[in-house]
Amino acid sequence: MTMSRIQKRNRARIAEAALEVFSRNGFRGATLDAIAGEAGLSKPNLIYYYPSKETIYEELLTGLLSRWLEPLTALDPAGEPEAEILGYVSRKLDLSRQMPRESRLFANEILRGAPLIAPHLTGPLHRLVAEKAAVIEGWAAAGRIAPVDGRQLIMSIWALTQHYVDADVQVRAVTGMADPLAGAAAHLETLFRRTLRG
Amino acid sequence: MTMSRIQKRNRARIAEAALEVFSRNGFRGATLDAIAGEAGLSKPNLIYYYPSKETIYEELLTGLLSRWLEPLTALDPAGEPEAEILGYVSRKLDLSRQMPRESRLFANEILRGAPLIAPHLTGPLHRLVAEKAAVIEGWAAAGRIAPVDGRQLIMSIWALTQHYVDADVQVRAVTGMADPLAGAAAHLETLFRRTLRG
DNA sequence: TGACAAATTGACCGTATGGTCAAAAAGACG
DNA sequence: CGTCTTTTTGACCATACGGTCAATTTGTCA
Repeated sequence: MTMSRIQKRNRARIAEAALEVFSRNGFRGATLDAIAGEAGLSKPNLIYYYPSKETIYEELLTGLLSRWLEPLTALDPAGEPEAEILGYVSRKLDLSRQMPRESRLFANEILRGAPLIAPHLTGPLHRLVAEKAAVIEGWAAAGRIAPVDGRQLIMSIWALTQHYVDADVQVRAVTGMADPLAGAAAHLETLFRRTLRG
Repeated sequence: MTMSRIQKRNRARIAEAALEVFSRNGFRGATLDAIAGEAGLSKPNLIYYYPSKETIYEELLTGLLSRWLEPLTALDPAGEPEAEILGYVSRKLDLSRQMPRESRLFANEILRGAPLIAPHLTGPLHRLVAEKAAVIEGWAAAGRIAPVDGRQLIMSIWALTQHYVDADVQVRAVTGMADPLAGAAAHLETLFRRTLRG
């Protein structure tokens, strides 16, 4: 079941094209023609590699999931609490900044009610968050940071870091800044630092 | 140009149906048939009231805009800074909670790059935010709250309050709570209180 | 009630879209 | 080169969708 040279090349092209098109137009707004065009293939050729539009979308999403959670996974229970959490915020913001298409892709999926990745949310993601939330609350119980609900804190971080990318137009329009992400980093650091110090 | 009894009733039905369908499926995912069905009208009858799908969507969005910004408008320069800002957070969260469809509708529009309300973002919204951000920064300069970027603070409030509604599925799955909004209020209050006290 | 306007609808149209299929072109390999 | 497999494509299909239109029904009001 080893992939041929051509298979490898075309599957990569398709993944890239699908990311582009799906993130820009959402699942329903994306068309096979658009993806095929972006990938430089004909529509039947596209369907030769993936049996359906949904399959392309699904494989794209699930393939990106683990990568998307890396920053949280890296939160180290043995580290210094404030540095760990602020480091997480910073890594998550960088990730969103560097992968805006992926960010939008997930935002879209979740806005739609996560029809495809719901199982993942209640399974692996739930467990990961529970684990890291426990770490954070352990720190809080030990008095190393101010008391805080770990799960809520993690979700705040998601909400804020993604907002700058997903609501890009709004952020830009309201701030009038060309690159609002710059100010964002500083703001989020003070916001969370103060939250952790109580 | 006064509206007949029937006009009034049907336009109201359509607005309600359109809100339901657009917020659940996004602009592209919504169909005239679905809206007509939800409103209890036939498709041609729907089009008798609104010339096109886009018109329905546009009127719906613009009609809701001012209402959506009420909480921020109500932020009082003469009030007590911390109470004003925390009050704003609370009002915004309540608004999202009580009008989840509207929240999703806007989230969707903005995720898509705000093709329709972009002018409003750079116009009235920009001005409103500038005004209120100045108020906040005035308070900060006077030492009544900790130093903070007003615009960034306002955007944080948007990002967080909307997240609980827009990413509802995710929040539910991750927390495992049936009504995550309850915990949200408490969390946001401590988060912003600490931010304002530095 | 009659006459005019407002409201409603079934049938229809053009286009877009997800997907199929048989046949042709390009690669792999002895 | 010749044979077999993989890849590619033009033509095609069924369905969904936004929207039109002529004709009918319903409401208004003198």
